[in-house]
Amino acid sequence: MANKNYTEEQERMARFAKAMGHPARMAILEFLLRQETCFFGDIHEELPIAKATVSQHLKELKEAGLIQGEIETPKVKYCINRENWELARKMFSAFFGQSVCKKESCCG
Amino acid sequence: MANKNYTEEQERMARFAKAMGHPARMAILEFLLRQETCFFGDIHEELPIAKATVSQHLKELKEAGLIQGEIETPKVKYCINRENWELARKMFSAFFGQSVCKKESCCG
DNA sequence: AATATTATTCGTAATTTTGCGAACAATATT
DNA sequence: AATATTGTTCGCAAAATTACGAATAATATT
Repeated sequence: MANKNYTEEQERMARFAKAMGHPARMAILEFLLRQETCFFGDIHEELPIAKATVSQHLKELKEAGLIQGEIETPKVKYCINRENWELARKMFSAFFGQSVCKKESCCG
Repeated sequence: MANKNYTEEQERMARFAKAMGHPARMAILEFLLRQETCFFGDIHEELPIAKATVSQHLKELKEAGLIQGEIETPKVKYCINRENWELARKMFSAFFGQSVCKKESCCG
């Protein structure tokens, strides 16, 4: 058991990944990427869950930095947070860009 | 509230993302990618948590399909599951490859 | 002023996650 | 046979997640 902590990178990427770690939130992100509309009501309509729950998932995505919301009375409009989206894109891209080592000492 | 369920894709990707949604598990994956060694003990040595907890995280990564383990008595060797790794790579790549819509109706 | 629309917050319940130490299993070594 | 080494599993506790309906807030409309 090392004394060592996790790196900033690991913490950050885990934060993004965790936010993506629920099908409802993946569905929301995909919806916002397609971006036909982005009002709360439209998002809710797409999902098989109660509006209170949708609101909760939106909050988590927002807190993770992947989306943002703004009020357009009486509606609320949600969108991808472009800056953090780009950051996440880069991190995941770099992560999966690593080639898996092929030493014979590895399984398979 | 739609009657509609989540897609297979959404479920699958959320499963991968969830597995990556903890810094300890990100650290494990990075360690296995670097692949200096891949015995349980070496992994445990890198992390600031008890071995029981490491074992638990490894189990989750295994159940999500991202890694695999095999016994090399008296040690246990863990590795990236190449097949699913490739699948995950493709899914995340496709997901982040989508360009974010730029309609003026979107925020920002 | 009363009502309707839209979405968030509150209160609650059930489940899952995270983490640990202790106990256990399985094989090697003495 | 006793001991050491290596990891997993068990039992438990604390915290976080997921989900819902009801209550609330904030503005528009009648």
